[in-house]
Amino acid sequence: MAPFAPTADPCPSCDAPDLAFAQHDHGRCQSDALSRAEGLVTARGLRLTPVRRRVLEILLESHRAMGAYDVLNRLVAEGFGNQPPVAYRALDFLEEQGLAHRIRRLNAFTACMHPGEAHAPAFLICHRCNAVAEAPASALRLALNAAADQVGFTVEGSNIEAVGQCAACRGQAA
Amino acid sequence: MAPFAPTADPCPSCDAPDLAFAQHDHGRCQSDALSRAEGLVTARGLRLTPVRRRVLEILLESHRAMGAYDVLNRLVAEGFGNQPPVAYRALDFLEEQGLAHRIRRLNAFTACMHPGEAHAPAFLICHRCNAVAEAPASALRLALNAAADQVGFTVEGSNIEAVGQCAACRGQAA
DNA sequence: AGGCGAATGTGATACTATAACAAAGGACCG
DNA sequence: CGGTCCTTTGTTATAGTATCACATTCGCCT
Repeated sequence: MAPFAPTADPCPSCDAPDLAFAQHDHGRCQSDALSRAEGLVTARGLRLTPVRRRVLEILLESHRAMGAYDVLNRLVAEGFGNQPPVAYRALDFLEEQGLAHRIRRLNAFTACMHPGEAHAPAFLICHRCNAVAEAPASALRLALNAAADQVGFTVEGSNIEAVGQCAACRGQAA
Repeated sequence: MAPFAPTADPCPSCDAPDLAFAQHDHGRCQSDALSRAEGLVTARGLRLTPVRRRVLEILLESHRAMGAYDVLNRLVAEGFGNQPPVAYRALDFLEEQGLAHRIRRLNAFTACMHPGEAHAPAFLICHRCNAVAEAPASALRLALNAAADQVGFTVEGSNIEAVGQCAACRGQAA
């Protein structure tokens, strides 16, 4: 996995990891992520082509995870190719570049909320509002690596996902 | 999620969490898990029917994860029903009863190596030998719950999976 | 024996993902 | 400018994973 060079831009999600679950200026959230993404991609000598950019925009519309076929339907409606590989390729690219994450529990994808920072977050998935937040996971990674070390296992990649209820939804339920 | 009543039997995997990656008396490993499973299921007033039992046995043959259709093929060969629901129902039952785990990263299932103990382990998946081990994850759970608590999120279920190389395979590679 | 709920068998279908190849677009170099 | 090469996209086809719905059977209880 290629390390991501840190950027100078502030990352709103870092100060508020619960952003996904709370009211916030989503327009800014969205455009921030998009401009950060463009910077990163070009800095790496790659291209944020129309399909790729559009897919990222679609994912950025909400803090939820979308299935590849949901994304594909959107693309079709906008005149892009209408076969699965079109969506999967863009999604795979975004994931490789750390601009999107795959949520295995949902067979779905979500935009990365702080691209450019080396991270492999834990995901918190609210099963009521379907929002997905990235929780800071450095302590988790340490614990995981420690557990793996104990048995001589070398971790190369991992996914940590939790389902439950966010604060807002729990409030409503009560 | 129903809590699992602890049993009096010793659990070899607890003393050796790296069992899956090491040489061991697999016959004992297997029969242990099976008898523990039977005890648990009947204690709960449920039935370990032929299909369910056979599926568990199949999963127990190795410390690897099997796809539902791999399991199904085995069942077909032994005269059970040959449609997906046959396998999925048994697998779902085993998972609900804590006798098997779903490895989301692999879209596959693996037998639980210490059924009866309340646990939601972290999985270590070796991409060379395909073995899957359950790592003790209490520290991990704590870290995950702490991270979730910080944003007011209540964790109801989670999956923690790591891919990498086990000690034996890393030795061979060198 | 009859009734009842759980479990299984079966056909059909939905959903997720990838392989393979053709065609188009861009960058580079002469 | 034209040619070459590599990347990206379009498209057909197919593989792999999972669930629905309904009929039937099984185990248990009375």
